[in-house]
Amino acid sequence: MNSTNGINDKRQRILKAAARVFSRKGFYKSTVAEIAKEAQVADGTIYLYFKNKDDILITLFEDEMATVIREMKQELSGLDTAEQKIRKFIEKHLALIDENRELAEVIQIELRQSHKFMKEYSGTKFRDYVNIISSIINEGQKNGEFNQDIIPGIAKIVLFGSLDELSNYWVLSKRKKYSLSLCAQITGDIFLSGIK
Amino acid sequence: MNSTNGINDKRQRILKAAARVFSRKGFYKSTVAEIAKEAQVADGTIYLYFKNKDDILITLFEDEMATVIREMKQELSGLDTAEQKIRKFIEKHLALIDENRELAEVIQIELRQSHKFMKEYSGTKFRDYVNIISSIINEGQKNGEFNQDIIPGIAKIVLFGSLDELSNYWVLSKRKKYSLSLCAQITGDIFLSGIK
Amino acid sequence: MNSTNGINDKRQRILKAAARVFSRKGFYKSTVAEIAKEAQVADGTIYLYFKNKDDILITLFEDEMATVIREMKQELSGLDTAEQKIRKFIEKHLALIDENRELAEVIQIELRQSHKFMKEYSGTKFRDYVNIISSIINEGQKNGEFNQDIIPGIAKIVLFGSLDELSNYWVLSKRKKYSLSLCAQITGDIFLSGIK
Amino acid sequence: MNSTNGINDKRQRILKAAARVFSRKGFYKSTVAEIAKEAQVADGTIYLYFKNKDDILITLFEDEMATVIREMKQELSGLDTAEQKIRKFIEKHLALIDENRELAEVIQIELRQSHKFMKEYSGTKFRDYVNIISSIINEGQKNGEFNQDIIPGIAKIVLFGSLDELSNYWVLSKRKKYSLSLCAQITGDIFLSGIK
DNA sequence: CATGAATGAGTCTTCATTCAT
DNA sequence: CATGAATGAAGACTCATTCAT
Repeated sequence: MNSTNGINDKRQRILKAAARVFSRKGFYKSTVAEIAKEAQVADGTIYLYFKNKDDILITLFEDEMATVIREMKQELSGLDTAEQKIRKFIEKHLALIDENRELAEVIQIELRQSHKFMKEYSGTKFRDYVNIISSIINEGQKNGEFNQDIIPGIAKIVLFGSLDELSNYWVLSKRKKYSLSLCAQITGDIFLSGIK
Repeated sequence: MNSTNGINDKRQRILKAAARVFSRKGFYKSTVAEIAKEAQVADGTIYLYFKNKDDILITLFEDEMATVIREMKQELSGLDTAEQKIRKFIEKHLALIDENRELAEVIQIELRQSHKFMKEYSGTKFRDYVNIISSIINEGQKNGEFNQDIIPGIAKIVLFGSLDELSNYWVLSKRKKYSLSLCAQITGDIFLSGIK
Repeated sequence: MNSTNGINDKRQRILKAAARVFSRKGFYKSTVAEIAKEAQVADGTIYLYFKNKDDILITLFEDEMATVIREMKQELSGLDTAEQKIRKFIEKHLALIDENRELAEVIQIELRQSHKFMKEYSGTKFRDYVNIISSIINEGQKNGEFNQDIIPGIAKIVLFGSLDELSNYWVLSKRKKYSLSLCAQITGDIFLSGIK
Repeated sequence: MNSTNGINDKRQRILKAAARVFSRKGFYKSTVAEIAKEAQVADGTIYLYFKNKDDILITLFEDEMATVIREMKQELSGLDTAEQKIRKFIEKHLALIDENRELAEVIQIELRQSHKFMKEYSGTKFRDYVNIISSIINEGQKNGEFNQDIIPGIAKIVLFGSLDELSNYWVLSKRKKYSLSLCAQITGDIFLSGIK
């Protein structure tokens, strides 16, 4: 009827609705009934597409990470130096957060609730994403751009942590004192001077 | 009988128990009954010391932050240069995480569950802590140690983010590939080269 | 299967069960679980039909009053004199109490427990019922049947109080010394001689 | 110290406090702790004077009824005719309600909550009080003042019900349209014309 | 007599999940 | 595929009562 892309119509509607609801009330305080209502779907319908409530959150995360990783790799593919790639990574990460507030909020905050996630979820997708950083650093060390003493496995945590905290700041602060591009600039400056 | 320090005996026992239980099962999956049992106290007794379940988490956080801020300031007070202070801050932060795993886990993970916390809690204590970093940077800019172009308000987020992510890594990874002192060293190297 | 009138089946079953349970143990000592069990319904089901425990009591009262008012007005409609109407009101009121003991007990006793009811509940339905009396008296004063000095607003309280106390007596006494029809007769005699 | 009548000081303070609290929040919603606080007494102290929470309500009622019965009998003793006595009973009953609002509220409303009271409590004191009415009627029938056909056992319920409902009206209505003395007058007129 | 900290049984209510239609 | 009424397990919280001091 009013569906053009057929099969995944409902599934997508549920995911979008879940992102909105989770971002509004948090994972634990959100109810499946509320997500169903927001998606204009019956409560039971959700269980035709997702195993359980946790599964919605996991899917939300994995779908998003897949998109982000794909887009990020594409952005980086055209660049020559490792420095350019690091700068682009920083810019793009923060831009993605900005473009999709609701989802970002969910990932920044709610995702960390589920013990499954932080303690049990192996998080391949997440690791893949963060490993983009270490592979750039590796590349930079091989071609002499970056200091050989830096351990990529640690440096990736250092940079990702900075970006994540900036994202948090961006998502949670009501009045943002600094623009995202300024944040990107300075973070790039600090990190790159630091590892060169 | 079995009480030596009197008044705050029960309150402390409940807090310790809560830290253990929260760290084991997460905030939402922990029950008040379980905390009570772990503290060897009746369920109702908890409500003599805390307003509700949320209040236990908040108190856990605030108590710990107060201690951490106090200790941190003392550690820093004897040092001369801003660089030394930054290095000490990094070392001490990671060391504190290491010394008190359970509490760290709670603060790293569970605290972020409560929407109250991340979205509504004004978090003076937390801000105070992070602001220690920006005041060191300020100091370093005044005496010429650090680059004047760096904006302390952003740099503090950058460094805190790195430390926080390292802490997360430290708390969550089962097999830690890098020692804490190595992490501290490299983080200090990167950040300080970055802002000098 | 075992449902013949469909939609309101459960709702009615819950109300009937509540009347039984309340009449047995009183409102405060009755538990929602017990009502559910008596209605052969899951605990949670009750909350699909009623906002909370108080709401069950309120509904019980309002539903009953609506029925009573309807029946009473119908009974009175065919009568000519105000005196006949007063006598019929008295008879019918006591008869209704007698016909539905459980509900009467709830309304006589349990209803008065909820402060909401006696102090805050505006009680339109209840007022409507009692006002039937004053309008009959008014009518009787207009056509010269009753004494003009009687204030209908007070007289209605006087008569309703008598009937209510008789109902109480009827509901609570184990051994009833006087028949309902005798009570109705004498009450009518006293009240009518009194206002003529 | 600040006690002049010794022994019953605390007991009285608790009873007064209970009357205030019950009248404010109702019996079931009042807590023993709140009564203790209002009486400026420790929670446990209450159990030195009363068996349990129910016992406070019962005592409140019985103490008050004893006083009321004593006062009522004294008022009536000087009067000659049964008619005068009925009128005095009506006036005094309503006046007592008016003089002690809080207690009246408790007795009018809260007392009826406890199933013990309405269904199990034998209520000697209460019966004694209501029987004052029937004995006056008896007396009036013997000396020819009242109609022999009236059954005192029913008439007492009729009059007491009227008075009780008027009391209720008086206690619960915010804006009282009719003065107590007018109510007393009309009630007396109706009842007395009715039984003469 | 008085205290008030401690107890723990008891209850309402929520909500993820199922399943008959 | 879709529905949404029904389920019932689970948990936060209250409060009358006790008892060591």
